[in-house]
Amino acid sequence: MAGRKQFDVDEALRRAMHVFWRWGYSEASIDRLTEGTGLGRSSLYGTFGDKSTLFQKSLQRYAETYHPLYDQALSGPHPSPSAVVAAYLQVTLNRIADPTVPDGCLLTVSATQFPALDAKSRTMVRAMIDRLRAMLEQALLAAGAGEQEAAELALCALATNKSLAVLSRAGFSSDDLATVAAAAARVPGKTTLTALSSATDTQGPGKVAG
Amino acid sequence: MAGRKQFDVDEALRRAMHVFWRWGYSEASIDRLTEGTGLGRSSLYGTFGDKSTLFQKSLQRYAETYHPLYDQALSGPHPSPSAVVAAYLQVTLNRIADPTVPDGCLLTVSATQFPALDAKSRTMVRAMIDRLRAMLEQALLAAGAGEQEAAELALCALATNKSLAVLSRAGFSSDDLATVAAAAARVPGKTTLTALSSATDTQGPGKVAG
DNA sequence: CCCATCTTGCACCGATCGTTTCAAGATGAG
DNA sequence: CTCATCTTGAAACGATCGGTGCAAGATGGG
Repeated sequence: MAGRKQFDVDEALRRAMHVFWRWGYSEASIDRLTEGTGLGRSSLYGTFGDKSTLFQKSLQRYAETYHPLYDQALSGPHPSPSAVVAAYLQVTLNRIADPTVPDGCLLTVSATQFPALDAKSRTMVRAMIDRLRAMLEQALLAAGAGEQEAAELALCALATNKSLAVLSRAGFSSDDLATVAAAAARVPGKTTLTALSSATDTQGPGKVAG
Repeated sequence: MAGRKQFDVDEALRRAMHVFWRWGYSEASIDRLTEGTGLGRSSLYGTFGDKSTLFQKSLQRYAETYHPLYDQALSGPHPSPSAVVAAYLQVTLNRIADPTVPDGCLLTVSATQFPALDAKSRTMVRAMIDRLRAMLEQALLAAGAGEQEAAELALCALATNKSLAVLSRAGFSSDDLATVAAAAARVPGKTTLTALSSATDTQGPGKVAG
């Protein structure tokens, strides 16, 4: 039996995160979590606390796993705001294309289940979404977008991210998802004529940060 | 007590639909459904069958309620494909702004919970989404879009619809939602130079079919 | 070794899940 | 009226829910 832990805590948390990701908070029963992690109930509760706490740690783990990928994609010098959006959405497409993780996006699934979440979990989900929005806005400003344009494009890129997650959950093809992402990266922004000059079209959609 | 039904079947179904809409299938317990409809358990089961059947009837009721609104918004002669997208998304914004219905969209909430649904319910949800997509594509063709452009814009408008539902569930402001919708209606489509000539920009975003 | 400490499997808790049963009461046709 | 039919509230079903208690076994410091 035991004395010292018989499992890898980090790997167990990763698997628990996948269970919440696939099933959503409500349908992620303790039985499914024990089966998905390979842990017994005692080990689960002893290591991570109750279900709500485990969910919050899964959210945190999700952020630690994927926010750096977004950060990296957004950090590089980008020739245009559109390139920032394209790089951001490419990270999303790559994650969705990863066969080792569930469909969609843990944040999106959790957001649609807001009424089922406790206050702290809701706050965390919303804060993580807002943080992505802020990261996007800053990267867009760095790419030369105006203040208003950056705010709007950040919001729209975030929205497209959410739509990709929903369509993925509904079983839409990766071709359809790529089409949506490419179109979103083609939006010129409110400053209709200034940013549309050259940089936007020299780079085809997709093939960015892959 | 009884002998003949003590309630309005249509109104009860409408309220049950709202319970599924707000809570999602998993969290829409029988107790919440009885409380939301005002019916007793016996009346619920006797009138609508089990939970899964009631959910499917709620989906059907949702389609009967909102698809005509989309149909009407899409039917009128539109000056451009962008106008079609704008009209479509305006219906979505209006529904989200309606304080008498839950946040988001029953189809979107259900789509994110696909793993929790039985096969028939999944098929229904997917079919309803596909039908909206087809309606959009046809309206876009009627508005003068090319085949490829119509397919792409229909998909993107559908995606924007889903994103509005998610952001609404997450508590984003109606201003933010309107911004997303307006930007989506501004997408020129793949035929970069042909459709961009005059009709698209003569009409400001928003203020369509409201 | 001895023993406090930790981990684990298993059984079990009360609560809630979806569903069924049933008796009581209301109805309408004969 | 009589009586078959229907509706309703309430109780109860087995299953599963999230969570806990506990004894058995493993560990490492003294």
